[in-house]
This record gives sequence, C-alpha cells and structure tokens, in this order.
Amino acid sequence: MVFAGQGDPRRSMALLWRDERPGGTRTRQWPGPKPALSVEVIVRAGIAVADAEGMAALSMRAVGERLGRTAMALYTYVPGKSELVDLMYDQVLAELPDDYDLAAGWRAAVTSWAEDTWEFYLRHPWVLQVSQARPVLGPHEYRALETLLALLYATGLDSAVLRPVVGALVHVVRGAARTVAESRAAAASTGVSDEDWWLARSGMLEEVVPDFAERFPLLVRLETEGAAPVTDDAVPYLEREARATFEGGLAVVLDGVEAAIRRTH
Amino acid sequence: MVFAGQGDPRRSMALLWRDERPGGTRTRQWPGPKPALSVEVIVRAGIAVADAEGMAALSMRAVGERLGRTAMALYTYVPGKSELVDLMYDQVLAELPDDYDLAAGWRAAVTSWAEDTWEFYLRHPWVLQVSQARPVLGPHEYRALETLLALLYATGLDSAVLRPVVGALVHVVRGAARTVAESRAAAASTGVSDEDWWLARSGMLEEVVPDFAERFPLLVRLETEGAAPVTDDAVPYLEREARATFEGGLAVVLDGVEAAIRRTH
DNA sequence: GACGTTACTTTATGGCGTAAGGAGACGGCA
DNA sequence: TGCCGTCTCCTTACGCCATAAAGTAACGTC
Repeated sequence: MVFAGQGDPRRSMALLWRDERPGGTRTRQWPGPKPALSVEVIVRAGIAVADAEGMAALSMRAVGERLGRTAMALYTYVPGKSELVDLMYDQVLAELPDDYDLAAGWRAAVTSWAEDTWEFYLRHPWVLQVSQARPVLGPHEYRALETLLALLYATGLDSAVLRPVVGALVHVVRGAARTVAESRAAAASTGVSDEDWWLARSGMLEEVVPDFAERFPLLVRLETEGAAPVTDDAVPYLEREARATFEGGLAVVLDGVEAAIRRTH
Repeated sequence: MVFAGQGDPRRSMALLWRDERPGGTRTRQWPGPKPALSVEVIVRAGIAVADAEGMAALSMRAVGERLGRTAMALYTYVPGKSELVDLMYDQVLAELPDDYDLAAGWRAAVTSWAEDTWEFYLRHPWVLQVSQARPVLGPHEYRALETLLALLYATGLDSAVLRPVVGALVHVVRGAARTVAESRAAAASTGVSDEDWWLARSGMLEEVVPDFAERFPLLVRLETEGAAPVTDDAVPYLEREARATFEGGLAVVLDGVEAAIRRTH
C-alpha cells in the first residue's frame, strides 16, 4: 500500500495544486543548467509505466529510465516516490468526465457516472492501489467528488443520508473493478490466464477435497445456478462475473437510494 | 499487492487443506534432525507480525526472527512468501463465526454478519491487502462464503439475483473497513494522528486554495451538514465517518435487497 | 574569468525475496 | 559400532528497491 507523503506537507500541496503564488513553484531561476525535465513530464512518465507494467513495476529507476535519466534525477523535481504517486493519482483523475445530464433523472446520470468510473479504473488499474485514507487532496480528486455530489443532490436527499450513499457507490464500483484489475495483473505477472489458472485449481480441489459438494452445498448452488450468461466469448469468465457484480451491485444500491427517497415523502 | 503463489499449485493446495492423504503432508519422516518448527507455527508467527506491524512489515526475516530462526529456515516448510500469506489469510478467516440465527429474519442476521466481519477486518487489517482475484481457495474462505450464503438464500431470491448482492455486501464492508485500516496504518507508520494530519492539511488547503468554497460548494455542503454525530470522543473523526459509511452503506444495500424481494412477489 | 547555484550522476547504505551450498543432527542398516 | 542418506537450518550471495551523500559539470551574474 502506498501512503500519502509524510514529507513536508506544504511542498506536497504546492505540487498538487501547482501553486503559482510568490514562493510557490519557482519561475526563472537563473544560474545553473536548464532543467530538462519537469514535474509534468515525470508524472506522465510515471503514469505510463504504471499503465503499462502495473504498480508493482513502478520504481524510481523505471520512471527515470523512461526519461533517459537515473532514478536520482527525479528527486530534483519530486520529494520522493509516495509524492510522485500522489501526483500521478490526481493527474490521472483529470480524465474523469464532469458533465452529466440530469434531464433523464438522477438514476440514469449516476449510472453513466458509474460506467465511466468503471472504465476509468480498468484503464488505470493501479489507481485502485493508492490508499484512500488520508486522501491525496488534489484538485482533480475534489472535482470528481463534486461531480458525483451534483448528481446525488438531485435526489433531494439530506446530506446525512447522502454520505453513506457516496461511500457505498464508490465501494461497489471500486470493489468490482478491483477484481478485474487484480485478475489482469495476476495474469500479466504470472503468464497464466484466468481460465488456465482456474482449470488447474478446480481440478486440484476435486482431488484434495473430494467431499466439496457436501461441505459447501450453497456455494455449488450459487456457482451452477447463478453464472452470468456468456454474451462474448472473448471476455474471460472472471471478468464477466465482475461485470455482472458491478451492474447488479450498482442496481441494488440505487434501489436502496430509491427506497430512501420514498421514505422521506 | 500480494498474489496467489505461482509455484506448484498442488503443493499450495495440499498446504491449505492440510492434506492427510498418502503423499500429502508427510508423517514420521525418519532420518535427519527433528523439525523445531511447523507450518502452523510459522503461519501463526506471520499473523502475529502482520497484526502488530502491518503487511508492510511482514518479511520472511521478520517472521523468522520472531521464531528465533533465519528467514531461510522458513523455506523448509513453506514454498515462499506468497504461499505464506495465503496460508495466513485462510487461517485467520477461521475466526469468523458461522452460526447466525435466522429466527429474527434475514436482515437482522445479515446485519450481525456484517458487524462481525467489520470487526474482523479491524482486528486483522492486513487481510484487506490480500488479493481477491484468484482467490486463495482455502477451507475457511469457502466456509465464510457458505455462511453468508445461508443467510442470503433465506431471502428466497434467485441465485442470479444473489450473486451481485454478495459482491455489493462484501465490497461495502471491505471498502469501509479499508478506510479505517489504511488510516490506522498511516498513523502507525508516520507517527502522525489523523487529527493532526487533517489539521495540518486543511490549514494548508485554505492557504494554497483560497477559493475552495466557490470551486467545490457541494463538497463543503456535505462536509458541514452531513457529519456523523460525535458519540464518543475517543474515536477519531475519520473512523467515525467510516463507521457511519459502513452502517449507512449496509442499510442502503439491504434496502435494495428488500426492493428486489418485493419485486419478485 | 571567477563564483554561486543548479541539474544530474555516481556511489553507498540498508532493506527485501530467495537461490545455492554447506554444517550438523538423526534413523536405519551394515 | 560406524557409516550413509536425508533432513533442518545456516551462511553467503545476487539482484532488486528507495534514497542519503557527495561529486561533476553547466550556466547566469558579476
């Protein structure tokens, strides 16, 4: 798990918000060689590494190498790795849309939001590994939350009711996306596809635990009855399930929100 | 993130299920010195380290040291670190209760389950960092799922409907618990309490972003109106919020389940 | 041309997982 | 009784990691 930088918080904040006030990011510093890099370039390189190779492969060396520099060169621009991760996190959140149409009602809007967020996480799975406690407090993180709140306040619900709803929505989307993200990461890092992995394991289970069906009857029932229908053979089993969990889980939460609305009338 | 062992899956499975069939875990192997350790002892030491110092501090050296051995001594019993983590994970899941009373209805039972699971995660926060894709497939993990399914099938809902419900429940509980877990981990590893951290950051925010209230009006509204009431001063702010998110989020999901039940009648 | 500042490098420290090989303990057999 | 094969556990070593410290070279100003 990667934590928010424990270094000078003032410097972290200035970096996140690209502080332009006097005393913030320095402009035209005179002596010395011209900087070949910049915070932006480094953050972008970090995102590229994390997107391509995953969070586990994100090292200062790897980022430096991608820019033709050593790891230590980065420390001129960024206090350390955890601050770099914070900056990457907030930067990549800028991709999230913030213009949702409420004309078709809050439920349709929140569903679009969830869909966009889901796709965002699958595009940048490493984001799911950035710690959520002690939030990064960057501009794009705040903007993303503000966007969701605009949709939820359209329900007419109280702030006190909305608070856990925000949490539930975020957790359901993140949780389901995490399953896909980790599954892909595992496939990439081991070279074994989900299908092959599952086949090998389930075969072994039968061998090692012959009385499985008697010990876990409900599990077998859920597995055999409730499987998501195969609509596209190209999508592996685990991802199909995660997608169904995402859609179904979202629907359950939104049903709960509707119940809360009905209750206040 | 820690992935399931990519070593010999047969060996992993045998370890997880403590295979006693011929060819499984060997009994009375003759020559050589008597083993002073055992898989059980090592797994327990690993759990102790992770409970006390967090997943980040779990190293083969640390576990060995706790047993008065070197890191390499563990490799006689366990193929590698990721398998050890799998074993720790499944072992600690044995703590979860599996006898819930359905007499007061499924909703009360699921609420107790959620409460127990919540407490379990706070007791062993490192569990939240074990990868969920490619599940460990150990006996206690299956038992835990079977337990929850027994409560959910009492709703009378279809397997296909129940599947995403399981996901949503697990994600809401895990997500909220993760917030507390990461917050405590951050406090422990940096020595800065949530309160102090937040105070420092929010002060700096005001300084760096003076127009915050105009840029993020809904966020300010949620923050000022929706805060969880202070019932116990000993519980820090962030944990109080996470607890409210847990309770409220659970209620929203269960309301959604009730809506699904009503729909099928 | 000298000087102070800056960008970036090299080197070093102390962590990690784990491969390889060696030391010593022990049961079974001669 | 002593040897042998096997087993536990150790030391050593390798290649990663983040990053501290110190050195080198480029550059604007004087």
